Amino acid sequence: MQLRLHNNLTRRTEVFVPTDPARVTMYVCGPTVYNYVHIGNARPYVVFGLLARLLRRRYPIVVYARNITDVDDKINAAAKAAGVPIGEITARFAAAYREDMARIGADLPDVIPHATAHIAQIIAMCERLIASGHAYAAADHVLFDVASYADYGKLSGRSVEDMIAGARVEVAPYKKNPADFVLWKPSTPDLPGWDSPWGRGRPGWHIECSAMAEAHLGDTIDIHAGGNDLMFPHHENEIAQSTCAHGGKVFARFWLHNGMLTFDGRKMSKSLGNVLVLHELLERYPAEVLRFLLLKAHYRQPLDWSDTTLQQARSTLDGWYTVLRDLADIHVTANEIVVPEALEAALLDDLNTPEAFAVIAGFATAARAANTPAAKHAAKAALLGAGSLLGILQQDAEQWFKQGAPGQIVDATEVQRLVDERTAAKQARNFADSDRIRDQLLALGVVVEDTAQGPRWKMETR
RNA sequence: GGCCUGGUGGCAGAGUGGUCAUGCAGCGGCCUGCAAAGCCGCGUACGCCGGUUCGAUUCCGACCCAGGCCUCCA
Repeated sequence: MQLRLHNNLTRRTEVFVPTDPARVTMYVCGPTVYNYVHIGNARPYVVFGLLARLLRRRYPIVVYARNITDVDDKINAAAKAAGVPIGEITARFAAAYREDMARIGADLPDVIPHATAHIAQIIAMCERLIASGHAYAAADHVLFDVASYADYGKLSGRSVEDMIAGARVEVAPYKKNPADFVLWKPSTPDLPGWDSPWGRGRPGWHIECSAMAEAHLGDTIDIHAGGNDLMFPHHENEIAQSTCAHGGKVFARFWLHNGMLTFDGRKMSKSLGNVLVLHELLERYPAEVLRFLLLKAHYRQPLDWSDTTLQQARSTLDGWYTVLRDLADIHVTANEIVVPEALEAALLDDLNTPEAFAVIAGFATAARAANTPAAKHAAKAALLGAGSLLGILQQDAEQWFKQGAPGQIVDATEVQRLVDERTAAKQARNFADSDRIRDQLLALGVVVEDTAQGPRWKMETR
């Protein structure tokens, strides 16, 4: 089976073949740590983390880098607003980010470069670009000379003329060309800054990623990914900087972009103010539901977030966990859990997660139909194996159903006492009492089910 | 205005030139003391208009609509 990926450089789905099968490299643009990330921000890290998982299954060494941007004007503004040092803001939100990513199951990168730890490399790259005629210093700034790179705009499919024509920002007077962008800019004494050949200053956003990718992955990387809102100008600028700094060598061979997460039909973004902060969502919903919902749509499509889709995601997972709970007495050992081929095949096809979930649904159906120990065992192993690759269905099924809706706190001992009481009433054919107790439980959000193995309960989630 | 995506059944969401996505919800039945869970069954989906074709939701063109980017943004 081959891995096929949609490469936005060619706008086609291509078979992925790494430059060096012994060392596959991937770079994903990470967050600027000035605030909590929202659920939309998490999408690329979940999706491309899954890609890293797939790659690691196929290649002995995969170097996945995901940066932390810890020098940025928004950070400066946030620190000023909070009246705390910049380092405190970046440390706090970098930690929150790590925690959120861990909880939603976004795979850990192999390298987490911080921009502030790569200032020397950034300065060196600026110097090389100036020396090769691709950048120039002007008014304490260093700017990239867009006219020096003929392929500028190729990724996003726009021409320099279009950009100038459509420019909505005021053009700084020291720019040779309105499309030229900043590599280095001066800092006032109250702002973070580093000494450089152009005076004390700080890097522009785009050059950070180029320098970090170069430092950890080399001149040419196999896969570069990020949100499609970064395609222009950020990724375009990275390509220009890195290609020109490396004597024309290809910067990234595959460019992958995830679609935006929308909320009320509009892109979820901090500037629009329609954000759902992941840190808060994680307090209200199982992380697995959030993760599942992020993977429910194909990564390149827009994904609309709503209470309805959230509830549907929960119901779907409930259904699969019900199957697993019904198979609780079937014991599957760790090494019997293997990723089914059909599941992997779906993901190898440009990360077709909806197809992967259809495969899982098929396993669930097979599991419900299984009526021999061997069939049940195989079905459970398939479900757990499929879930292991996608990062779902790994919890204890019984525990899954004991998690309540937001704010619900139940005393399991008390619930069990009521359930037993109901069972006794039922056995005495005292249905008035048993129904009354059932309603009482329902009021607590508890649903009782009578099974061949006796009664069991779960938290109602809708 | 320019550059991109995309419009699939009540909702979510894959995919395909000619049998089936899948999930959630709904309806009917079985089971149940009644339910729940489970099982069986049901619903003439592919924006609009042309074209190509024996045949198009799938290919081509125009149109309409939505979203993204062009400014920080995953």
